[in-house]
Amino acid sequence: MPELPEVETIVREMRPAVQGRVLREMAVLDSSAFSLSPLAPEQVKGLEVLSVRRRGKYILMDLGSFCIAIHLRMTGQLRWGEPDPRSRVIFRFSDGSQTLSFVDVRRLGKVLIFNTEDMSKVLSLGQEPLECGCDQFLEGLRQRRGRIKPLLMNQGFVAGLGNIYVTEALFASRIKPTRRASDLTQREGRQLFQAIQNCLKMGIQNGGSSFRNYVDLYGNPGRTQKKWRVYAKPAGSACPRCTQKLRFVMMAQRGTVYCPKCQR
DNA sequence: ATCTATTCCTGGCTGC
DNA sequence: TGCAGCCAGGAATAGA
Repeated sequence: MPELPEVETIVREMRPAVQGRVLREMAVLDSSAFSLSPLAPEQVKGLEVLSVRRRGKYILMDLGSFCIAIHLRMTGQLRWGEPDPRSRVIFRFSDGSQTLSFVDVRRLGKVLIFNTEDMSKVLSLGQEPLECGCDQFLEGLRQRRGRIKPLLMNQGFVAGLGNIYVTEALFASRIKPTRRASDLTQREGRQLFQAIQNCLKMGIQNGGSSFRNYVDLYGNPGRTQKKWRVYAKPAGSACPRCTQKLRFVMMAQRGTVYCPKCQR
């Protein structure tokens, strides 16, 4: 399940591979992958990939006045090399180099083309958690009465967090996932902000997390899953901090693990 | 504003 | 060994 660290890993690998190359063709083999795109694939033919960036969980290929955004959702992968027979979208370059393939068994991922000036409207994302200041984050929390976990998963609030890193950050900062955001103390908010940044940086340093099927541009799995402290742990197993039995609840249709003793 | 339910989707797992 | 049924969840959407 690619979240910010997985997407960041892919983006860093994509830069030497595709930056500066000219798109010869973008072949859409599965129209459902492209169903939400404002513009057609013909728009990007012959354009140079000026830069590759990440915004939230989106991979962005900047082409000047146009932009391509790729969202991997649950099982999407980007692969560099020979076109994969399972590819749903294939990017070919004019120098005849290797191709960039979008593969996605569950077909939930999306590719979008839009005018660069429309980006904020098309993506509608909140702050980058590794770039915004702590005070800005605290101010955001203060204004929200909803529960902290769904709020952190809301891409319009902070962009790039998903179930894995939110679960880990709440555990690290000892905050119960059901707490109301506006009820967090200043101190708790700061600890949460620090924990989010630490979890994301650790994820990036370790090449992302491979749980079900995340792999990078070259098919390599990440290593961060070895660092998880509570995510994917079964209910009733021992808390790694206090040995109390971990609890499992559903929140906003997401499995949520926490320690009832040390997360308050 | 905030919440829940539904939809999308299929490999992998469970239980019979 | 086979097969039906369920489950995972990011995000859009609808409705309460």
